[in-house]
Amino acid sequence: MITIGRAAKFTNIPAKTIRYYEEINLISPAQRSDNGYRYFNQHSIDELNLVKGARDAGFTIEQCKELMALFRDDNRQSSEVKALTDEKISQIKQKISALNNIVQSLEALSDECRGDDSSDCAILNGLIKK
Amino acid sequence: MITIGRAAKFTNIPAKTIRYYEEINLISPAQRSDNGYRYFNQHSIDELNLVKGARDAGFTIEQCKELMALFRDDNRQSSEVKALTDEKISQIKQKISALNNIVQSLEALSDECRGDDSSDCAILNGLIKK
DNA sequence: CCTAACCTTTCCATCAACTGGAAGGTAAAG
DNA sequence: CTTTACCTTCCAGTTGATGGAAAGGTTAGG
Repeated sequence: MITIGRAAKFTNIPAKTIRYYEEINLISPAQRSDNGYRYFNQHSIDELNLVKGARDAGFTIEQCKELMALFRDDNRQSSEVKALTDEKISQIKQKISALNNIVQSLEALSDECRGDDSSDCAILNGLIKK
Repeated sequence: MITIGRAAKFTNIPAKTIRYYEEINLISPAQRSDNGYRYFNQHSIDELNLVKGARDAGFTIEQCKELMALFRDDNRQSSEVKALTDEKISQIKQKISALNNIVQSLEALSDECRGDDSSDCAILNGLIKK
């Protein structure tokens, strides 16, 4: 019998988070045994692993919901999953390039700053004028 | 007289956010006129611009607080500001490389997925096993 | 059978960093 | 004088969890 604690160990998702995922309808509601405890079967574990994989890959909860809907849909087309994934890839790439821009300007500022014991600082001045 | 609306326009920070920044003691509390309205002087505007520049550069609010403390400290040393900035730069670089890893694995999965009308999908399978 | 240790349940509060809206006061324009 | 555009405070919601309290279930040892 896979209780929530065991499921947590199997999937590396904290029990709290599993309950939370159930609450927001990201995963299918777990079955319950007589004492009210949740129990999980292989399909539940697959769902959890999928969510974990997707979250680790930067999918938002909303995007995970779309993914789960496809996962549960026997009539899905792999092209739909691929479209979702490719969208995610381009989102991440966009973020990376934004971060690269930030690094560039911070490095430029840092290079200008003498970094000594005087209070005059090119970084502070540069950030204010941005 | 620079009211909050004008300050918002000057700095590109929404009025709501300016109030919020004041509430959490990120910026110095604005002076008030008789009617209770906040008003802002050049120093307030500098503070706001600094926060804006730092936030845009990816500093967290906590990091902005450190920066503001230095900004207000006449005895600061530019080396302190530079240290903060360099730390931020390396944080962002770390994030970029994490994102690059994610993109790599997503692209690998996407390449494996045929993306046709069949339900069988390498992405779904791959994410579950992660 | 009792107790301790360890599980499970629900509910409520908190974090970052805002953002939106309600209810009400003020100011400027026509 | 009225409308519009500000301003104020306060309360709620967002995202994605996480922490803790209070209560109850289960399991192992004595």
